[in-house]
Amino acid sequence: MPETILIAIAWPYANSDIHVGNITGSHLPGDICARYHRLRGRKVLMVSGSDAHGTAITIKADQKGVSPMEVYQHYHPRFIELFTKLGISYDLFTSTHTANHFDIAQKIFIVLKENGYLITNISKQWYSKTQKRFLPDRYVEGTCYYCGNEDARSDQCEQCGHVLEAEKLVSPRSKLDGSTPELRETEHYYLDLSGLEPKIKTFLQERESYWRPLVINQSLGMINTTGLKPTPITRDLDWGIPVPLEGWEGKCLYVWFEAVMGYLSAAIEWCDLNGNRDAWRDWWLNPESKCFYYIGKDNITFHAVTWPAELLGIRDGLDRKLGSPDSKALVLPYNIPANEFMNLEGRKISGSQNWAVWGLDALERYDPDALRYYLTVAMPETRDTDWDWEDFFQRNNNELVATWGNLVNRVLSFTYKHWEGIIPAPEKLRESDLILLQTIGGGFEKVGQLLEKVELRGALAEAMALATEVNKYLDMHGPWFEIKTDRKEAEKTIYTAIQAIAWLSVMLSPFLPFTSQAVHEILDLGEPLFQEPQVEEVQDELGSHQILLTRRTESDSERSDRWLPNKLVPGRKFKQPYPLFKKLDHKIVEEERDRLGAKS
RNA sequence: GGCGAGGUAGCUCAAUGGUGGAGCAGUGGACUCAUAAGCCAUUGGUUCUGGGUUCAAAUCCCAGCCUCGCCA
Repeated sequence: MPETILIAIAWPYANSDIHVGNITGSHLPGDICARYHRLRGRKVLMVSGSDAHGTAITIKADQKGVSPMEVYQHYHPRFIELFTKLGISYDLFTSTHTANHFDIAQKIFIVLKENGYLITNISKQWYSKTQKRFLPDRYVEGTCYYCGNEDARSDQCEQCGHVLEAEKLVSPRSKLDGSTPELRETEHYYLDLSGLEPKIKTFLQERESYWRPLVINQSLGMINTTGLKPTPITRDLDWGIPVPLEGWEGKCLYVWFEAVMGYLSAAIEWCDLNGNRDAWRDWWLNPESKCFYYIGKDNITFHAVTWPAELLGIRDGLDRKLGSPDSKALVLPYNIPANEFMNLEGRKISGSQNWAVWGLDALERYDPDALRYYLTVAMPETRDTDWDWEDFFQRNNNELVATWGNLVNRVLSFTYKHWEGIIPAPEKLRESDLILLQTIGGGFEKVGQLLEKVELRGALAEAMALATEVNKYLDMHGPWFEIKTDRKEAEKTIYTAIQAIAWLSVMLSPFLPFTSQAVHEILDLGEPLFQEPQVEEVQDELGSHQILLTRRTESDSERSDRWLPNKLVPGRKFKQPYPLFKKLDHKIVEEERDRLGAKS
């Protein structure tokens, strides 16, 4: 039985397009790891989806004068388009607005209630008589009771920075129509997981040795100081998942509570779509299964403390509700390699000020692997990083094009010219050839170890350093001299170099899937490296929604370990080579900088 | 205000008590298969600041400054 790996990626809010910070923060690192583990022949399931609910969406809808559904339906397909073009290889990218997700989230709510983790509480909230509904905090403005600022939000005053208690706000007014709201009592469910604190502490301590310092220390700090406090999980909203209880009409599950369950519901949906619903248990109920969560640092304690506590609180309840006779408990996170933030040209990325590099827009002008390369070398693994167009330009031209792209092109072009595109069959290889092959072949081990630890920058740097080794080797032998004096010597050099390139293209394929596949095809190495997802439209009681789906057959899931230095067969003809990457003109730096902050 | 992470060469980052390194940029050189790419050599540092411990501190301790996140 191959190792099972769940790659869970934070669900993006469907109220804005995705920018480079979102990509490098979670989608790209998740994809790189998923591709690596697939090459190892492991059973990988990579899931995420659009977070369609919550006030982030309703506010956008009110601004635009459209329904929340329309907001979600605008952004969701754009996410899917971006992932397709950028090669983010989801097994399933779905949404929280599906019948399946509603069902799972409601079942989990009931399970937590049955297991004794839910309590109810009555509080006062602002109610709009004109709109006949409760107003979320972000919909109410008024005068700050600390500093007198007349335009304070009801939850926080921007001017003095104080956090405000909404009901104490002076002269409140509705952001929707300016009318004066009144305080009304309302009852809500709260999740109380405080009893699970000791178990969470143990869970964290067991993982202390290999988690990123930021993640483990912040989580331990949180459990040791604040702890797990009762938190509301329902709201007076009509856009979302209804509370599945009689007498609770008009109330929905709080978005933070239900969206995270997408990691579960999406796994179940994928298995359904592949015709084996019970298969989700392989990833979620098998104690050997490893669950990786790719998130940004703003989400750490939620994923490392609250979510594991929920999973513990659910126990075997979900499996039981889904009809399993021998129900099992859910698997806790194996690793949560949270990334820090990516800034842009020295400033925080801000969508509203258009201080952003948008994924879809950047793909209009740059190749996906060029973007993926820069987003990996500048990935905020240990501290905040900066997207800098000059740096992007330099890295693309001096590293990606010069070191790797040029290596492939110089060797294959030379071979094409002198051997008519047939990989030469060398006589006995020399000591130096064997040493190079040993060095490059050893990269599978070295790069692989770094990928296992989710040190992606380091892994890519290691692979690139190996490409430099091949360049050095070529200069040492100079096949362009050898061919003039002793063709057989040149054949040894060229065979060795092509072998090294074939291996490097596999090693680089998690990072650069498009160009690695191109090398794979030029060398005519057979089956594609990866199966890429397709866009599909599916129907349920809530309507139709687009998904990004990879359907896997039995043979796909039984592919062997390909993260190995497999021997290249000489004497085979390959295709006409071409440059893998585009060298950029320096003028793009100014052009791109001029775009920043501009009104679209 | 509390918790946590980070601050090292122009840039991106290594270095967990033992002579501060690498890649890129810069500079010089020989070469020409290749996208004027590659290769060789080389300049460059008050390790945020101030104290302390130690034979020895980027590293350990104390205080402060700056950036970021979470919570209040």
